[in-house]
Amino acid sequence: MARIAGSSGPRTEEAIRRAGLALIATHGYAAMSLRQLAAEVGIQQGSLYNYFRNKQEFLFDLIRGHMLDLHAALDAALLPDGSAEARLTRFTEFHVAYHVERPQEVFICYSELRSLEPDNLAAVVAMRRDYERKLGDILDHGCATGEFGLADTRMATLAILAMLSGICTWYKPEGRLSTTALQEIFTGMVLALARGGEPAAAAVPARRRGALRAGAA
Amino acid sequence: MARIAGSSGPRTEEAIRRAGLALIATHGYAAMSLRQLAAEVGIQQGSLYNYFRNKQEFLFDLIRGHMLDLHAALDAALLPDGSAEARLTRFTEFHVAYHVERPQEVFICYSELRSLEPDNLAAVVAMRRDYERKLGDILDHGCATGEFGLADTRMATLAILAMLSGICTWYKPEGRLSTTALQEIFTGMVLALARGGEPAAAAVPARRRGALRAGAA
DNA sequence: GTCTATAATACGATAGAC
DNA sequence: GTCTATCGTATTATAGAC
Repeated sequence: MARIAGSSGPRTEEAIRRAGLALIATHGYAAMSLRQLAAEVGIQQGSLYNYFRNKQEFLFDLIRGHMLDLHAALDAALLPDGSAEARLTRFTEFHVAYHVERPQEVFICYSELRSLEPDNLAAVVAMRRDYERKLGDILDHGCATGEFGLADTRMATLAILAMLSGICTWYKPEGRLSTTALQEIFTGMVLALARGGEPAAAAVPARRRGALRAGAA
Repeated sequence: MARIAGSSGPRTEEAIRRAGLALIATHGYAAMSLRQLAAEVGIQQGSLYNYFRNKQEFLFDLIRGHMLDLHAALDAALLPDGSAEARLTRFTEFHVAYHVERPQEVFICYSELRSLEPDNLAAVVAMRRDYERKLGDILDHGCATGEFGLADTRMATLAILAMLSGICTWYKPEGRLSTTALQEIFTGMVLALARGGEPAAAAVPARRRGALRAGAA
């Protein structure tokens, strides 16, 4: 918000990045004006164009940069082999810690895909697919060895990622639970989910669709 | 997109609602212009103001209306008593079916809370809390009876809701799985998660935080 | 690299005729 | 209830001085 006049370069770039992350995470890309962003950094709106060619490029750089970080960090953290349970545990611990450390970046990577122009979107979606694949491989492996009992590994992949990514929507550093506690709790839930159990079918009388709306069908 | 000139009232209202849902779900509230909305309906932009006082009121009506529907439908679907497993099964089946039937509404209720002005947001958040409470009660009950083995029912509530709500981000009617199949798969995963299992701790050597970033700490 | 100034356009919202 | 027309403002992006 404050600024020593006439200054900087890399410092300004980092300040823009941080302010942009916060503004987009809070209000959304479309709702963030460049005047607002510039004011947050402490420069004039036109000066932003020394750091990107247009607003869309700024968003894409943020998202793409974060996806690259995420992939590199995941690859460094994952166990190359071992039991499926051990690999899934490591995946979950990584995911929780990463979401806790960088909730804004993670959130934007989900919520602002809609704001990317087609070419940019395609690039990000491809990276996202790779990421899902890494979890899917662990689940497939566990089902093959009998460690896991999943009815549908693709659905389990999406379910686990949604569950873990949800963290960045409610996590606050000052909250009740430490990162380690969150890792234990979520690892427990993810492993239980993956291990499965007796099929739940017929645990309750079949009534799969009726009474869905209050009044209508 | 087309329109018989000079016409309607309730028909226009419903058309605006439907077009607004689709536009907001696709592009987001801030990115949707009223000119765009009017064009989709086939009227002029100024005519929209016969149906709401301003853009914010339109969003709030959409979200609030849907939350009321959701609550009424859930109350009609839930089992008032029975085993925790049966109640959780019913909750999950309901949630899946509802997300499959009305993915746009559900999605907006999550993604556009940020676009609500403070008073409107407070009203919606209160309704959301009630909803979470209903799942939380089932989980608490199951833990008390020993049916479930959850380390933290609040985290489990958020995890299960995130997992189920994720459906509306990828579901397509023409997809591989029927609603019934999705209900069975997700019921199985949610029940397995709730039942828990032996604590997962120490399933893998402790390494909860190291090597999170690719290069840095 | 930052500033001021501004172009060109789009926005939400209103007024008044029909 | 819908239209046309427009007000006042905000937007992204550019040009040129320092």
